[in-house]
Amino acid sequence: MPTPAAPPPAPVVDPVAPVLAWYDEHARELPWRAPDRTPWGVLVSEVMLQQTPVARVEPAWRAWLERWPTPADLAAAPTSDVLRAWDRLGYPRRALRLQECARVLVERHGGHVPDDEAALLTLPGIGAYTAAAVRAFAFGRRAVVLDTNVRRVLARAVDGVALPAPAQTVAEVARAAALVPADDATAARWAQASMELGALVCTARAPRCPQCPLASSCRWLAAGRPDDAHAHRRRAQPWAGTDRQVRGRVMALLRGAPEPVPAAALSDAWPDTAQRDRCVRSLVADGLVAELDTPDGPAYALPA
DNA sequence: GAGACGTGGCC
DNA sequence: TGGCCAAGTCT
Repeated sequence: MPTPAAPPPAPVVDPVAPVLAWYDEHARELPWRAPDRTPWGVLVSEVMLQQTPVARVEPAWRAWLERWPTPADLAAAPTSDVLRAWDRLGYPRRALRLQECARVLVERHGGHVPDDEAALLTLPGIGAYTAAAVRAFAFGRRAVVLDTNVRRVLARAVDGVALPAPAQTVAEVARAAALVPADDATAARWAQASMELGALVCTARAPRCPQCPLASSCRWLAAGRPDDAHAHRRRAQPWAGTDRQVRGRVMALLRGAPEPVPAAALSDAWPDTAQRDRCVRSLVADGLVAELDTPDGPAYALPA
C-alpha cells in the first residue's frame, strides 16, 4: 500500500459556502448595497466607512449622495461645503481627498469610477482595501478584499487565534487570496459576506459564536476561544490633550463659523496657545484650514 | 514600518 | 469609568 511521503495538511473546511449561505439570510440592507447604487456611491461609502461605524455613516452618505450625486458635482463644490457636510465623521482629510479624487475622476476618467485596481489605487484616499472593495462591490469583480473584519474571521476560523497580527503580511494576503472564489460574482459575494460576518457575528468583542455558520469548523472556537496572545499589543489611542483632539476642536469651531475667525478667537477652541498654534499650522499645511489676511490681522476659515 | 490622524458609542 | 474599537491611508 503506498503511503503519503509527507503527512497531509491539517484538514481545513472551506469557509466560503457556509458564509455565503449565511449572508443570504442575514445581510443588512444598507443604502450603498441597494440595486440603484452607483459606483460613485459605493466609493463614497467606502471612504466614509474607513474607521467610522456604519451607524454614523448611513445618514451622512444619504445626504452626501443627494447633494453630490456624481464626481463632477463634488469636484465643483466649494471645499468649505465639503468639509461642513463631512461634519463629525472624523478624519476630515478623507473629505479633502474624496474631493481630490472626484476631480481626478473628472479630469482623467471622464467623470466615472474606473473598475481596474491599478487605476483605483492611483486615486487620492484609495488604498489597497478600498480599491479592492470598490472593484468588488461597485462592479461585481473578483478582488481580494481584506479588511479588519475579514482578517479577524480568518484569524479565528483558520488560524485559531483571537485576533489577527497587528500588521498585515504578504503571507496573510496570499492566504486570503487563495480562498477567494474564481468567478467574479461569487468572489464579490464572498467579500461582502465575509466582511458582514465579521461585522455582525465574529466581532472583536463578544463574538456570537452560537450564531456563526463556521462554528462547527472554527479552530478558535474548537480550542476554547483562547485569549489574544498579543494582548496589550496596541498602543492606547491618544485622547485628552493631544494634537488630534485640538485639531478636531479647531475644525469644529470653523465648521460652525459663518465668517472667518480672527486668530484671537481661536482660543475658544483650545486655551493653550502654543499647542493651538501648532495645530492650526498643521491644519493649514494639510489644506484643511485657510489663513486669510484681513485689515485686523490674520483670520482662519475653512478653505474655499 | 511605526506613528499620525477624529469622533463617539459600548461593555 | 474609560479603554477599546469602528469597511484605512499616508508619510
